[in-house]
Amino acid sequence: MTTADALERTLARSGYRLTTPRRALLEVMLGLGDHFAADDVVEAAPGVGRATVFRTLRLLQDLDVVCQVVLDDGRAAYRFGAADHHHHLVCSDCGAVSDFASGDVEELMAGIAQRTGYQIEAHRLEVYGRCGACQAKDAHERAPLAGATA
Amino acid sequence: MTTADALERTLARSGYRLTTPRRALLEVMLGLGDHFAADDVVEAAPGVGRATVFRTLRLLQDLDVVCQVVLDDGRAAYRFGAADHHHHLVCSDCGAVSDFASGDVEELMAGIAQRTGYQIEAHRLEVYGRCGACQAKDAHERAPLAGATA
DNA sequence: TTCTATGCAAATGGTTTGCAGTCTA
DNA sequence: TAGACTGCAAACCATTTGCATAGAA
Repeated sequence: MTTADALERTLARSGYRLTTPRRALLEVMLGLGDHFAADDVVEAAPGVGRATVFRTLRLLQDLDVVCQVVLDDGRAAYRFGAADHHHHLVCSDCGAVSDFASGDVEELMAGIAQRTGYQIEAHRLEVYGRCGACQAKDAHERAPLAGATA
Repeated sequence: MTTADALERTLARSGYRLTTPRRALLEVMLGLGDHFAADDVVEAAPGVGRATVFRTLRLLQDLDVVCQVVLDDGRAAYRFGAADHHHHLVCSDCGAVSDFASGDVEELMAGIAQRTGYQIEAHRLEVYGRCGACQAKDAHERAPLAGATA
């Protein structure tokens, strides 16, 4: 969880300040759920200019406060938390984004490096599927016993 | 390797035709190396309209003739061959793109599904690094014995 | 003749840049 | 005061769409 204080320290560490618009954007982003598009932030922060939103998003990315998620339709979104390299699970139904641990992925990378001779520097991994909740919901909708109200 | 004949059959199978512009685009793409941006194709095929290039690229993607690669700077490129699901290795130095087998990746996905409860439908995996050739080249450049001509 | 396919140009969506003004150490 | 930061609007880039025309079954 990122608080204004924590963000202020992070920014200060790199010589930046937590200004009023930046503070406002933090609030807005925290209120937007587990992931948000740049445009969501623009709309939810009427007092802040579009350019400032993009500049802030980029800054926070550089500082590893937020990270980018590529959604299944190719659009970009952001979410908090990027300090350690992790990967994303995107629910194709409800859109929820969650992380998963990367131990196995690191192993996989090592294996690829060994087999291909590449010196691996980075990777992108996004996994799309249906979360447990949405599967359960579908099961209910299909079950004629439950009250089908849609 | 994709030939005009093979492409014609693939198109026909889905009710499309290998028209003159499409044939020209195939030629151009084959000449562009292991990957190419949409714009590369537009420039290399002066007689064909931009829209046709994008429409053709999309069509070929749908038919699994080409697939998209997300480069490390986030730009999209295309490359031939997408019939079986595979993954890309992009050299961050020379830009070469190659594939690698996906057996381990499938295992990884199965593991993730099991641990997270997600029903996995798709994933994106791009790996960035330095290919063997570029590593060798660097080694030479750094070695004072070799004729340093740059 | 009918339907697919094309080229052009305009529209679009998302992001970046230029610039003059504002704020703060 | 100098430098960081901002808002606005214009610029940009890649991609898509509208539309009238050309081409093939």
